[in-house]
Amino acid sequence: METTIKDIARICGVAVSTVSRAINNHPDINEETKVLIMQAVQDYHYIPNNSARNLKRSESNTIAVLIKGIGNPFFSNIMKVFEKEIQKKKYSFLLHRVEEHEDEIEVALQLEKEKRLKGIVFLGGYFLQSKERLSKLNIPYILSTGGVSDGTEKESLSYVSVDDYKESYKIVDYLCKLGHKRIATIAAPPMDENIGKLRLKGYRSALKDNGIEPEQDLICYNEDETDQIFSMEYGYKAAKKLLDAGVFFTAIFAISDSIAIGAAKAIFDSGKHVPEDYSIAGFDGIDYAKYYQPSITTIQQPIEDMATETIRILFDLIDGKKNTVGKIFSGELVVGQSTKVL
Amino acid sequence: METTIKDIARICGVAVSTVSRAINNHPDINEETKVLIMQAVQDYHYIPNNSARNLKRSESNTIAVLIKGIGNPFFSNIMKVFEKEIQKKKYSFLLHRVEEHEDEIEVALQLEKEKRLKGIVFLGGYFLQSKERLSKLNIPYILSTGGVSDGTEKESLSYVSVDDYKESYKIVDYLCKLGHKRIATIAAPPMDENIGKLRLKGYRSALKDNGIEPEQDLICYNEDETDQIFSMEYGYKAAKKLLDAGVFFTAIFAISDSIAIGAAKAIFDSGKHVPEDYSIAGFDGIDYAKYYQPSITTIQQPIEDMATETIRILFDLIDGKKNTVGKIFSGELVVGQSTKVL
DNA sequence: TTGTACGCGTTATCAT
DNA sequence: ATGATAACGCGTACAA
Repeated sequence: METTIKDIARICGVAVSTVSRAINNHPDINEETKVLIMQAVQDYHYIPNNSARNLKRSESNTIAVLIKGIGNPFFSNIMKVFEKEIQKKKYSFLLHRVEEHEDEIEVALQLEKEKRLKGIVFLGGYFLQSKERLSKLNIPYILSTGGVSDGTEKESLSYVSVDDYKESYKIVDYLCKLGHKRIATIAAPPMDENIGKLRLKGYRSALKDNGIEPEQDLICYNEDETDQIFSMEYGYKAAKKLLDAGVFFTAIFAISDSIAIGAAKAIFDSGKHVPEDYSIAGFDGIDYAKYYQPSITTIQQPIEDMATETIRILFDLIDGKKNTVGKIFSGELVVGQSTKVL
Repeated sequence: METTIKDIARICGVAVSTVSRAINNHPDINEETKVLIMQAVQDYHYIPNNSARNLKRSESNTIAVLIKGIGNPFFSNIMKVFEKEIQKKKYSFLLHRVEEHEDEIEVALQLEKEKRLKGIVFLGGYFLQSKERLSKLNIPYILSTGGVSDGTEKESLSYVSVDDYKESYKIVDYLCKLGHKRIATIAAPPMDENIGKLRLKGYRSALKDNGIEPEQDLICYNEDETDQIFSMEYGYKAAKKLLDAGVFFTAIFAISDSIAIGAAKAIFDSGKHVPEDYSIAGFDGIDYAKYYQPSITTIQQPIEDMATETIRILFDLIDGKKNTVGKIFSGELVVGQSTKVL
């Protein structure tokens, strides 16, 4: 069987409590017995059972980050910052991915009990009518870069995000100012109620404010359900469809950089060029957009600042310094090589 | 406090064991009392404490995947397959990321105890002289896509991988056959003992077999330790250095696609073109390479097959059907637009 | 079908 | 400084 604390105690001829003191760096223990015990721990490969610890402990100083859609490159840099900031506070950091079909709040409730969490960060989930359910959580939590919808209920909720509506307005407006009049968009499927919807709304408003009436023909999405949204494949197929449809347009606003890259490739594959034949703009500011050829004009989210602020707010909540806070960051319009004056 | 099984028992006027039977779908329980109990579970938001469960349970039917360097796009598709295959077996799937400075074997030992794991998949770690330490694990494990070094000790180890040496030989040989004689490589820093080393070795051999003597000037790496290897930034800086050095070359073999993309961008930024001025080849076959403009010639690893096989072998081990098995897959040379005949 | 009681491995409290 | 023991929440063998 597994080596337990009892085994070590027996081996060393001491009580379990003494062993416990040794491995947990308690002050009141003889240095010699401690050395003796630690030696046995080494020799017999003793590893404390975390379940038993968590069961006994009332708290644990760990923060969990729940993430839906891991592998999204937009998230990977954020996590590095989380890790760093959480370590700074001498807390430990637990990353937990939520499967597509799972309910993140249920998962959070589970983890809260199991791990005696101090706080939770929800990364990139979809939170609609879930405020009530969130309130079942007994520990502080914050929604990070999730796209809080502009409904009524963002009071009493902590979040860090950009204003997806405003930022997408900003970049589409930029396209208009470049002289584009026929601007297509690659959007999320109509059922999307999250950032996809907000970004589409920004697109519409920007067009209208520039005297252009949005056209259904130019609002494009991929209906193949097997393709993940926010993927290059999604963008490729949607753009292909758009090109094949024969509608006239001179620019595309893709609601994410990955989609934009996929769309750009579709254009190149059709023998056309970016930005000579079509301008392309994206959203998010991931590295791949910067390194693409041509680099993609996009809205760069200040992810480092957002991540830092996420943790700051969460710890304020934990320390009881504040009530819920929502913070909206400004994105930066980064002009790349994928857009040109018409 | 938290609602526990005792609370539910008291509320329903039954014993804890009855509640336990209800929530665990045991056969011998009255349907009515079960309904009653489940109702109380709902009403009082009872959630079983997983730590207590794991402590009590002797086994749990979960497989853990340990991954070092999450956010590597090469891994994200693999995990989808893992998830699917593991679910097929009615097991649950635990993803655990290992921090850069952590020791994955230590983490594995921890998890084995805490979660009563049935098996472990190590994804993309570095396993050198660690065979001995791995043997401390009491449950089956397998190394997936990790680059098993060609040393002596791969017996008694299960792994799934491509032959990094052979595949990199293959693609460099292809460059030679295209007529390139001055082929640079962007490699891992010299201390790397894993796939970086193997791929560099393949590069050297291919050159020699084509009558070209490898030159130190053409073996390039980025010494900036803050940059993550296998990143675009790493490739960009290394290529920049190469270009600035003024050495003559006509092709670059980058040891990963991300590095290749970074290198390509450096070339474009210097006013040159790919493949007109320089051919570029990568390794791995990630989506971003396919969608890049020009698409990157690369070695495509059959990640779906590899992932499926990883799980298959692991379950064979768990079921005691087999001893350790190592399986080497063939990569496919995918010719993209980034290479041309000289 | 249901209840009682023990034990899982650990930490903390209280004696010693 | 160290030992004995209760408790954490749960599952289960055994008894009823």
